[in-house]
Amino acid sequence: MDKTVSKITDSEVEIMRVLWKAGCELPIADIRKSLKESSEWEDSTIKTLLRRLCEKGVVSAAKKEVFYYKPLISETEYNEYTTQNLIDRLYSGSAKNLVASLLGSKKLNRNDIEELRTLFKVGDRDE
Amino acid sequence: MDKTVSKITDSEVEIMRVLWKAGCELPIADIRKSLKESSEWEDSTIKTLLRRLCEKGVVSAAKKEVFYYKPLISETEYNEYTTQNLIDRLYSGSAKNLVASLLGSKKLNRNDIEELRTLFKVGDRDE
DNA sequence: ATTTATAGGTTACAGGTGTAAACTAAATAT
DNA sequence: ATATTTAGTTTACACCTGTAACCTATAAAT
Repeated sequence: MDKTVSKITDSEVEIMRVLWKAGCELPIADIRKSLKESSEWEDSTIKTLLRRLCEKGVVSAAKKEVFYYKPLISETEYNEYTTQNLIDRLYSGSAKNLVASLLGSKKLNRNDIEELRTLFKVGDRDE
Repeated sequence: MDKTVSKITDSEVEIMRVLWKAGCELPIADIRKSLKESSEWEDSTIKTLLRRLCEKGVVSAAKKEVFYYKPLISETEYNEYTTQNLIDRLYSGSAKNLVASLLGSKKLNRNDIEELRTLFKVGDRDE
């Protein structure tokens, strides 16, 4: 996964979410239907976004009767890559700094901390 | 602090960093000098970026002999806002989810976890 | 006094982004 | 067979971003 990922724009991510949620390749009709509920985009807009995603190499289009679109990166990969990018830019590359900042700004409440403590134990074990 | 903050671009953040580091308002000459070490920007580029930051309302310019530029948001505010934005977009608004993901992707090593455990205790106490 | 450097203002321009219309071809409905 | 819908392709266009030139006025240097 290369830097292309960080260049997926907000609008394009909307399309990716549809594909990620589906978990399988989709024809454009299904993508349109899925988006109808959450957006007001014209068909041509959706097509433009799909085209750009293909150009960026993060979606593939396979011609059957019609094209079927499939994400080439997973949502998790995208999230992790984007997060690392933030960590590099704002927290000197240290995930620990980020977590410390979350604590400092009270973004984690007592409950969160309890649950994370448990996770920390697991993490400790299998490293 | 409004959404303007999330629209500070990469180049603009470079300028903000100079102002944040200085901790006081600076005339353009000092900004230029500070940037000379880390960038190849022409003077006019720096001026354009300062102008855009002023237009976005995140930097003020006060005319004395020459203009003095001052950030209207702090680096911490910026970092926290940007981080919250990421959390909202990628982690359903849950900072805990983000931390859990960092653990899952091994971005935190045993040492980090030890240090965070200590912080967690402090956080617990003063909440 | 004249050259040189700098500040401030205006303008530029290519590439990216959000959003979409227009056109063509094929499929479906009547 | 004709009208309507949809898929795919091409083109558009305004705004944003990165980067900078140009112009004018003033200040500093010689």
